[in-house]
Amino acid sequence: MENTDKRMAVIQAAMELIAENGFHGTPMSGIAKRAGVAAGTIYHYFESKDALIEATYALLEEQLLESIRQGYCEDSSVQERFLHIGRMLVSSFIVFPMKSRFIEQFHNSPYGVASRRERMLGKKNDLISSLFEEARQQGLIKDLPLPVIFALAFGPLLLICRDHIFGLITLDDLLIEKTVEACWNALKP
Amino acid sequence: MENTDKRMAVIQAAMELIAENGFHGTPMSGIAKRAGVAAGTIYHYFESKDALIEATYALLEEQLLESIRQGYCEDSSVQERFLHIGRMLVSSFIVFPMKSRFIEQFHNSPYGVASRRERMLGKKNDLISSLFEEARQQGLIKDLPLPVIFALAFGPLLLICRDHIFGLITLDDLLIEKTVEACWNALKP
Amino acid sequence: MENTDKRMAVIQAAMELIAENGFHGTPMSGIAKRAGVAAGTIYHYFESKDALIEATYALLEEQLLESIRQGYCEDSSVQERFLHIGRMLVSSFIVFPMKSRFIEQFHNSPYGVASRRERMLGKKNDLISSLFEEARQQGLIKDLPLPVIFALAFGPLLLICRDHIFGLITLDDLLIEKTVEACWNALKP
Amino acid sequence: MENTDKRMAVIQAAMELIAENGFHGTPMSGIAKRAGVAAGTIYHYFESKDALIEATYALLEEQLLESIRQGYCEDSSVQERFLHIGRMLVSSFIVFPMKSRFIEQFHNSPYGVASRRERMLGKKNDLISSLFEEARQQGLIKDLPLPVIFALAFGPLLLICRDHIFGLITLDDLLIEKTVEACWNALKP
DNA sequence: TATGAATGAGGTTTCATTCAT
DNA sequence: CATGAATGAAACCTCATTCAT
Repeated sequence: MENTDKRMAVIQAAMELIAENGFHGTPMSGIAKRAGVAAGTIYHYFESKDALIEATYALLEEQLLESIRQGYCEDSSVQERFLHIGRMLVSSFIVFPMKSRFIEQFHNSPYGVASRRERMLGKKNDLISSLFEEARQQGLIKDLPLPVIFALAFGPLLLICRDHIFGLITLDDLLIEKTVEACWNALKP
Repeated sequence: MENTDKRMAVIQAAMELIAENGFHGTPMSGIAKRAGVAAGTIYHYFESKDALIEATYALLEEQLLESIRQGYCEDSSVQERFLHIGRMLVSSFIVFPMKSRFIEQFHNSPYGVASRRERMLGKKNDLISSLFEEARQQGLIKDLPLPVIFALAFGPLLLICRDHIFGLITLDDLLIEKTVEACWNALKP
Repeated sequence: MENTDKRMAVIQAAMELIAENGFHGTPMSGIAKRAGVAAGTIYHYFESKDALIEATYALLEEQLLESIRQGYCEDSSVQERFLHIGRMLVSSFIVFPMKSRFIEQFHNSPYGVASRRERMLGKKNDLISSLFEEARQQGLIKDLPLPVIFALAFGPLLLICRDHIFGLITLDDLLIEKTVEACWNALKP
Repeated sequence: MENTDKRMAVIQAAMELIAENGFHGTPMSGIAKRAGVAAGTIYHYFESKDALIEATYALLEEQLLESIRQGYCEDSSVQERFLHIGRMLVSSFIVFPMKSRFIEQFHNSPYGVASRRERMLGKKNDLISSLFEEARQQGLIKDLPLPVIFALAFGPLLLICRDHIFGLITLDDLLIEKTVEACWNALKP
């Protein structure tokens, strides 16, 4: 349907341009041009530039979680499930560098603060939080606050993705596997 | 001398405002006002806004490294030296949240890319790179590319500092110690 | 019939919104929403925003004159007929403040100029002009140009209506009567 | 001094253009061009378009009151002082039609409401209010609320000025005198 | 007849930078 | 060295109007 097409074209254009040039370096007029719509059209779908950015982030986050859910096997061991999540996270990021760049910029901006706060304090009973909860109860990981667990688990992964995208290193499956395993070692009691 | 005073006032103002409002949300006029100088004066010390930002980052990085060098004992064990670096990094960041916010924003912006590239590929034979080099040669840490080592070592620390500053967790000495140790565990072969 | 219903809904919406927010502050989309029609629908009934405004004014003017004609008795004395007109004018305005606000805004805008010119220079042989003509011939009022007569007769009434609507005074029947009489005194030779 | 020159040029340009085209029909860019300054310059002197309009009105009002004070003789009779005010009001308006048009548009806009309310309810112990107070105490004019007195006194004068400016009538000294006297008659008990 | 998504010119405002003083 | 008024390009956003359905 036309409706969704234009909306998606705008989000796609916003993601690409912001990933490359930052929020500040990306005028609405540029987004419109890249999306192939008139400038005013964006404002039928999004109330403001901020709202567009917010919506773009929400979509990317959803896609990311979706790709993590793919192949996620509830019956596997806790460790195996963690390794799966780590692998998928990294591979998603490096397959679509744009998404990764956008998400990182979002998190380090006024926009991202509220989003992050909501998740961490939040009830958001999602896949990952549940896994860590289960792991902690079984004594498989350290007993530390959830944000610290998240930091140990994913902090390194975000950085290596960034370095890969910027050409500082070249990630392959083996290197990814080693790094994710190292993160698991950081979590172990 | 006057000269340096004004220059420092401008840098200080830039750091504070950008930490709070981002690059985009910080006009030169605002920096001038907070620094107590005229708008034009900034251009005597810095060629452009970009140059001011780079200079501000360079200063903060230097201060950060300086605080890490404080109490760094070449005679300690490799592990102990790493723990020192990690502790100092975290405490520096949470003592001056402004600095931390500025640095993070810098790294996640067009500005930061070149800087990071230079460091990683670079000849920059600094304290930290040397330590890791030594550790690897002694077989104390995994044999992985330097950027991956950096990521495992400091990625989690950056994230917990951010969470602390945003009030998602409250770091105390014990929690910092545990987290830094966990990072070391990630590095061990 | 549907036709007229929608048309009237649009005019009503336009009147209300413009009365409150002015011509400039009232987008067509807002009129459409308040009227419960689609934006494009307005253009089936009115060629443009200007045309809608003119039509709205024309309707209100007609309603105003109609309410003046109500109870107007050709057999009464000239003075009594003038008092009737004044009373009805004021009470119409304060009963429907929206109408009054719209009309005043119309008169003080590029739209209103042409309308007013037409009336004053015009042959418009209407009720009020006729009354003044008759009064002048009988020597009951000053021999002044018609616009001056209109100004003396109605200028004060417009202002007190505005003040009443804005809450600066509270008009009651007695006060209205006194004011209309005062206007008549201004007209007397 | 330059400062005041540019500021005044902007106000002058704003007044002329708004008088002709209305608030809505007068873009800031047009004001800048007419004033011979850059678009951004206006914002050094006025915080916004609204602030500029407000400042323009304030200046015109002050000029109007000043011209009324000219030749105002405290020792004259109450009636003579009223006639003076009326004459000066009309002649000021028709000498500078732009000012008159601006002021009228201002009064009939959201801007004007607050201004008018302040004056009427207000403590504003100005020349004119004082005169009416004195007149009432001496029993020279009707005992009516101040806004009604103002309406009777000046309502007709505003209208004849508008008609003159639009070419519906041609005011001369005699006609002005007669009209002002008629207003006085409206006020007499 | 009715819809409302789409258009794009044009509005207000911001801000990095310059330059006469 | 220092000032801050001035610049003007460019940003975000609005809205009267059109047109395919």
